[in-house]
Amino acid sequence: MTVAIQEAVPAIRAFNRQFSQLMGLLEPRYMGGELSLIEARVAYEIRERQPVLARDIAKVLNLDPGYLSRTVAKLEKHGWIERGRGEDARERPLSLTLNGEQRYQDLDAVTLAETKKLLAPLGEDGANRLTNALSEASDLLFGNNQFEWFLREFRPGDLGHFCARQAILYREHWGWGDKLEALMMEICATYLRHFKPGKEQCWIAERGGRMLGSVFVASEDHETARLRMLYVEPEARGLGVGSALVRQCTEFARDAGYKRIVLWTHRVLGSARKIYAAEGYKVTSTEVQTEFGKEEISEHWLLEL
Amino acid sequence: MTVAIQEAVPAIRAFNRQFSQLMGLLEPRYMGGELSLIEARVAYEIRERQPVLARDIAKVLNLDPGYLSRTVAKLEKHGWIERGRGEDARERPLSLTLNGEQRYQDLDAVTLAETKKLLAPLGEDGANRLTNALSEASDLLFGNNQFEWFLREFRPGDLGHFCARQAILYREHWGWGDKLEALMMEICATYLRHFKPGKEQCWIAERGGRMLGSVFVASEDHETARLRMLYVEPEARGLGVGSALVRQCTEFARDAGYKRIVLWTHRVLGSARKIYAAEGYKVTSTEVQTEFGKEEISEHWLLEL
DNA sequence: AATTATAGTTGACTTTGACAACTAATATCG
DNA sequence: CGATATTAGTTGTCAAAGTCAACTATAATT
Repeated sequence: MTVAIQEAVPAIRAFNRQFSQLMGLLEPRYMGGELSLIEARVAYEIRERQPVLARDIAKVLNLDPGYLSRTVAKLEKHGWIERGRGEDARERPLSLTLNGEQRYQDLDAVTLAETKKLLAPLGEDGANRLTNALSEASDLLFGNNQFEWFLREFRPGDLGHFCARQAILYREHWGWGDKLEALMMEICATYLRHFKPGKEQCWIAERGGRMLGSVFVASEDHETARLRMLYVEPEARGLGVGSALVRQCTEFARDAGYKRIVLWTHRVLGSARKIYAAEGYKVTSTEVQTEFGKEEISEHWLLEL
Repeated sequence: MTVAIQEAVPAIRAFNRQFSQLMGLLEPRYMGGELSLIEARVAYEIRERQPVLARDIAKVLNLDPGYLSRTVAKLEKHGWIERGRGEDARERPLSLTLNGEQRYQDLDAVTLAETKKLLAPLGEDGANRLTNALSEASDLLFGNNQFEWFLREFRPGDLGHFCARQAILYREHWGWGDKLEALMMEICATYLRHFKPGKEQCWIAERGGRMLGSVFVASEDHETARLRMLYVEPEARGLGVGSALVRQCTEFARDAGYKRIVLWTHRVLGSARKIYAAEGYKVTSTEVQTEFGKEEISEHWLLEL
C-alpha cells in the first residue's frame, strides 16, 4: 500500500462527512413536503431514463423492490408519472407525465437556485476551481470521464500554468535544470508582450477544466511561422491531442498567409518527432547543445505551406 | 451570475449523486449490525469532540434532540459512551468509554480497509491527485482545511503557477489586462535567469499542496533588496500569510546584509498596504501609471534595515 | 420573586425501509 | 409439450428511523 493512498483515505472520509452534511442542507424536502427525498430521487431517475422499468430503478438506487413499488404507486397517484405497458406483460415501463415534467422543473428550479446561492461566494475563479476539482475527483473515483477533450485559444493564466507543467515534467523526465524554466518564461513573456492577433495564437487542449496539452505559433518573419512548446500531459498520451495541436498550428499558419512553418525540438522527444513527421514536417538541420545542463541533440524542422 | 457558477452547479449535483451512491456502499452497517449509521455517526462526533454536549451533536448532525437522546441512551447502554456531570447541572457532557474507544477502533478498521480497497486501483499518482482534488473542493465548499499552512522556498514550476494565479486574480478583481501577465512573466524569467543564491529568494505559502501565497526578494543593488509580487489567495486572507511572507523577506534581506528593502505597489491593494505598514515599511513616493489598462496610483515603499 | 430560557427526557406518533410471501407472466429444459 | 424455474412487480407485516410536543430540572434574566 503506497503512502499516497494512506493519505487519501482520511481525505476522502473527511470530505464525505462534510460534503454529505452540506448536501443534506440542500435537499431537505422537495416540493414543500409533497415528496420525500427518495420519491424525488425516483422521479429524477425516471425522468433521466424514461421509459424505464422499476427493476432498473431499484438497481441503480439500491432500493427494495417492494418499497419502490409503493413509492412508484404514490408518484402515480400524485399524477407525476404513468405506468405503461411493455411487450412483456409483466413490465410496467415508467415515464413522467406532462404534469410531472412541469412539477419536476419547478422542484429543480428550487434546488438549482439554492445551489447557486451556495456557490455564489466562490466567484468566477473559485467556481472554476471547484468544477475542476470535482471533475478530477469524479474522474478518479467513478472512472467516468464525462468530458471530451477539445482545443481552445489561450486565456489569462494559461501560459503560467503551461510553464509550470513544462518545468515539472521536463525536470522529472529528462533532468533538465532551472535554465529551461527561465527560457520558457522568457518565451511566454515575449510572446504575450508582442502578441500579434491573427498572425499568432496559442491553443490549449483541455478536458474537464484540466490542461492536457498546449502549443503555440509565433511569427518568425513575414513568411515564416514558428511552432513552439508543444506539450502533452502524460495522462493524455494516445488521445491524438498532440496531432490535433500540431495540425491546428499548421492550418492556422496556412490561413494566416505564412509560406512555411518551422520548429525546434530535441532528438530525445520521440513521440513529438513522430507527430511532426506524420504531419509532413521534415528535419532541416541538427545541432548539439548543452543549454539545459546536459548534452542534447536538437533538430530544426520545417513544413512548406 | 457568472458563467463559471452556471457550470459549477451541474458539476456539483452530478458529483453529489455519484459520490453519495459510492459512499453508501461504504457505510452499509457498522459493527455487524450492532450500530446503525446514525449511532455510528454520533459515536464519531462524540469521539472527535469529547467531552461534548448533546446539544452540540444535535446541531452538527442536524438531529432531533429527542431522537438524539435515545441514540445516546442506547450508546450508553452498550457501554460505548458515558455521560458525565458538568458545572451546569443540566448538562451531561458525553465522552467515549475505554471500551467504546476500542470498539470504535475496530469499527474504523473495517471501513478503513474498505476505503483502501476502493482507492487501491488509483495507484500512487491517482491517489495524490484525488487527495489534492478533494482538499481543493473541501477548501472551496467548506472553507476549512485540515492542513496547516507553512512557508517554503520555491521549487521548479512554482513561478509559472504563481504567474497564472496572479493573472487570473488580478484580472478578476481589478480588471487589469494582458500586459500585467507579460510583465510578471518577464520578472519571473529574469529572476530565475539571474538568481543569486543567498542574496535572493522566493517563498511559497502552501497548505495541503496548494499555493496560498507567495513573495520574492530580488537584489536591486548591493545595499538594496526589492520585495516583489506579494500575493495571497483570497481564500487564505486573514490567516497571517501575507504578514509571514513580508516578515520572511525583511528578515532574509537583513540577514543577507542589505541596508534597506524597497517595494512597489498600488493604492487599491489595501490589505497589502496594511501589512507593509504593520511591518514598518513607509511610503517614499507616489505616481500615476496606466500600464495595466486603466489609471492606477502606485506607491514606492521602503524599510531601513 | 417571577419569568424566560436551556439541556435533556419521555410518550405518542408517522415515515421509512426491509423481508418474505404472493400473483402473473415469461423462459427454460427434459 | 408440460413441468419447473425465473422474472416483474405487488402486498402484508414488522422493525427501525425519525418527528413533534409535552415534560422535568436547572440556570439566566428582569
